[in-house]
Amino acid sequence: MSTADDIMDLAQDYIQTGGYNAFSYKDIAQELGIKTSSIHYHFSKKADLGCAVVKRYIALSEKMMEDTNRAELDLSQDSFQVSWQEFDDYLAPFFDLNNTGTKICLCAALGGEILSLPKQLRIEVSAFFAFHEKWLAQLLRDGQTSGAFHFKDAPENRARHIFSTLEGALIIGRTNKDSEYLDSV
Amino acid sequence: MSTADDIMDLAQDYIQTGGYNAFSYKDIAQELGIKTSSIHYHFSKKADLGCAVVKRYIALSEKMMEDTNRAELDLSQDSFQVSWQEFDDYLAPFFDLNNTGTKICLCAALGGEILSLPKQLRIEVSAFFAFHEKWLAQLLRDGQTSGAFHFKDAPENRARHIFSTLEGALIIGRTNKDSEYLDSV
DNA sequence: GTTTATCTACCTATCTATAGATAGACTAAC
DNA sequence: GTTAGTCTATCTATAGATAGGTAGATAAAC
Repeated sequence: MSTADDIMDLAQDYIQTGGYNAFSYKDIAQELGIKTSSIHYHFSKKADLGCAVVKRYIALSEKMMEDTNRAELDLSQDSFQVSWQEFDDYLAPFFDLNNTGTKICLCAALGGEILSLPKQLRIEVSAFFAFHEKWLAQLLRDGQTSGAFHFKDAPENRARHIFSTLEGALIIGRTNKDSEYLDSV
Repeated sequence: MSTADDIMDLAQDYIQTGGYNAFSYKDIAQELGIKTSSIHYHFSKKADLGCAVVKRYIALSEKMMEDTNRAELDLSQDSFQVSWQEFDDYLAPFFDLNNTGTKICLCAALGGEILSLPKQLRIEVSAFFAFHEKWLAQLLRDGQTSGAFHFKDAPENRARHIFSTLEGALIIGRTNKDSEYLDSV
């Protein structure tokens, strides 16, 4: 792992626990045993670091979703099971976050303070949300056609609903030290 | 209105738009045309100001909910209508926030950065969430007995679900400049 | 009813700590 | 001998906080 990766790892950690405005280059430098100027070498501005972290996070999300889609093609199970399997796979990372007890979704943390963030960062966060909703809506639509899912409203609305609930539940669950998360879905 | 109230108003505004860590005494002082030391006179520490704002917010929430309950007793309508009226009244402030396009629930903003907040503030935020969930669960339970609401799971879980969705939707809706909010509920 | 004391709300001035950022030197690797 | 990665040193701006002072209102004492 390169130093740049180490820096991003820590930055992401800090954002997910305390938000973007609550950590400094000094925090990261101390933890890595380097100087703040070394961080500036890799990420000349804090906003650049923030952006890099979010982009990497989105890329990871995309990759995981691609893998999920691939599984759909590989398996020769009935479509009912496949749809539910996909859905569970989608939820898994949220449950993982919930289990940490300290972290929430990176973009939920940033979304909570969005208007105080540098513009370039806002755009990334917005893109993340839009991407998730679109992807989840597609999953629901497929599941609906395959007969696995039953719901009345439009897949887009249902996707927004589910996604909002996930992000909200992570925040509230962490604050109240509660795994209410499982129940509400 | 006293200066202390003006300070709290602005602080609340800043927190709801950009979070706790993104505003300073200087921001407020400039906007009010006073000096930062004057703010320290009213709220000696920033954490004190934050706490005062949250406490006031909770008190306002409680008051609004009491009023809602009173309406229930006053009216001689059938219980079906009353329950839905109560529920709509509960939702109204969230819709108002959503319509600002810039603000989210005070406690959702703080919840997003909870682990970077002073301890005294964390406790208040946690209390806020707990109070809302409890209140909403009671409303749902009453509506269930009166026959107005139909749902399978426990009222507590349903309350958590709804509350999480509301908080999450505000965050995502603001980031994406979208009133998806209406749809998802 | 004037003096004395106290209180409120603000001010000036100052402090210490930290933020993010930059310039330029050093060193090891290729 | 050029490049990558880190360092030292330093800068400017801002944070939150404190000490001490002042003007004006209120009130009690004599």
